[in-house]
Amino acid sequence: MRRVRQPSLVEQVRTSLLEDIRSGRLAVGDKLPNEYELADQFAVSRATVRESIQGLLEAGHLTRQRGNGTFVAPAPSRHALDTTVSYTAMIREAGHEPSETVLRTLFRAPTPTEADRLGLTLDERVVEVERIRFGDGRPLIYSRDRIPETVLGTTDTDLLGNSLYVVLEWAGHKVTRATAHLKPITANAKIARLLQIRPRTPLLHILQTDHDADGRPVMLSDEWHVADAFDLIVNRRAP
Amino acid sequence: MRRVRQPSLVEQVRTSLLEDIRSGRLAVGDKLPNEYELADQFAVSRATVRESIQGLLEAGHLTRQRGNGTFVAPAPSRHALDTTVSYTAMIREAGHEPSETVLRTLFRAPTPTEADRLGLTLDERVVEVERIRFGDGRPLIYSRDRIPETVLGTTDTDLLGNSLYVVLEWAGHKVTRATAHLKPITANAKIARLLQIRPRTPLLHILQTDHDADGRPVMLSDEWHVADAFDLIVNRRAP
DNA sequence: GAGTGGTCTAGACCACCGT
DNA sequence: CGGTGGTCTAGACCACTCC
Repeated sequence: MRRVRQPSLVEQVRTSLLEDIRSGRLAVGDKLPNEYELADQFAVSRATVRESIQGLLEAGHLTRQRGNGTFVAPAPSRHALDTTVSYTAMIREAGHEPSETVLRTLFRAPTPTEADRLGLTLDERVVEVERIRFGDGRPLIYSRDRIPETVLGTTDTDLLGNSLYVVLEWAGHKVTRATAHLKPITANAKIARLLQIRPRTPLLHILQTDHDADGRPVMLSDEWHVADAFDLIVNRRAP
Repeated sequence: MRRVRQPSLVEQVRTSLLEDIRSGRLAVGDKLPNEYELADQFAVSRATVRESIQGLLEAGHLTRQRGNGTFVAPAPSRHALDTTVSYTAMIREAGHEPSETVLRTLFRAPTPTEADRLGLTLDERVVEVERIRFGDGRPLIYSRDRIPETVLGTTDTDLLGNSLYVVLEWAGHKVTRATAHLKPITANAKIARLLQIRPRTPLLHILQTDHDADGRPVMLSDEWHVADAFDLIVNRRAP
């Protein structure tokens, strides 16, 4: 006797609560109805309500106090390093118009380091894409991304004009997890020229490995970020 | 007919699975028994097994493929910026012996910026703690932490020799969430002297706000990190 | 089609919080 | 104490993936 529906009940309840928060019907600090009441209101089981709330807790929208209630928390930072993989979204969020230029794409054998990090043998090949991302026309990020040819499943370099995350998803290797190593450096002559900044300007270097749902490493990225363009934010949570 | 027990069934199952992974009884890529079998083996309901697995998925230890199975994933980085709040643990993980020195503690009125970020009025007071953290005796992090006096609930500065997170937990404001703003900079004369490095050395500046379980901001930290001492890692996950 | 994880229910009892 | 979230069960059916 169930109707056809796209989003799950859990998702519907979550969306509804989130709308109440965003719209201000539920203000920061407000106490939510208890779980039994919410279950009644949404005409679902308490387990469904709990799962909906679980997601909002993880995202930081709500807080629970055992024996007391569930409360609306101050909104956490969206577009943070830990939860977003798209720099385009981050640049836009910072109020700039994102754009990008592909400097170069080439197929080549991996270096030993790359082979190790990507789990390849030295006779396999990788695609390397060199790009610069801009905000309002100003260079913000210079990056070199490497994807194993076997992961990509094509040698059509035209594809690479798209977001590499979209390309990887097409190829059946949607990125779900990444590990980034952060290091502050100063610009050398080459990077300074590419990013149109003075040499010795502080930059953030990010070396990142992206993994698909199977845990397989599918992309390796070196990125150089201009410091003052937008905030890099990390949401941290206690273990 | 339930026995007395400390950890929940969910926790017991999770720990057991984690041990199998860490010990190698379950190797990377191995497929786990399906959820019904696991429920049988542990003599719990499938819902309990699913909740156990959920935690291991979030931590990155396992992967699920709908219609296929649950698999052991390569271990994620522990002691990363997003999941750890303790620099002491990070320094030790990097193979160095952590230590620290408190340079100064003082009570004072907050600046307007601090009052805003900490949700205070200008006539309340904050404790400021200035510290240097070392690895193997080498200065690695210089930090200035500010905690509202009302949060601390004491003016006993002797306490502040302990980890501030422990102090905050004692005070009933255990830190569960934090937002960090990362920015690469170069050392000015003062910071260079404190960290015993050359001026203009690249540093990572972190401006962080810590929140307790209620979402209340309980500490504000400015930190200057020496770049080459240990890797700052961020685990990123798709939204 | 067989096997897997994904969703959902209805109900029970426990453990903690504030009054 | 009453109210809240925390844990757990047993069972049902759905949706996807692989062979």
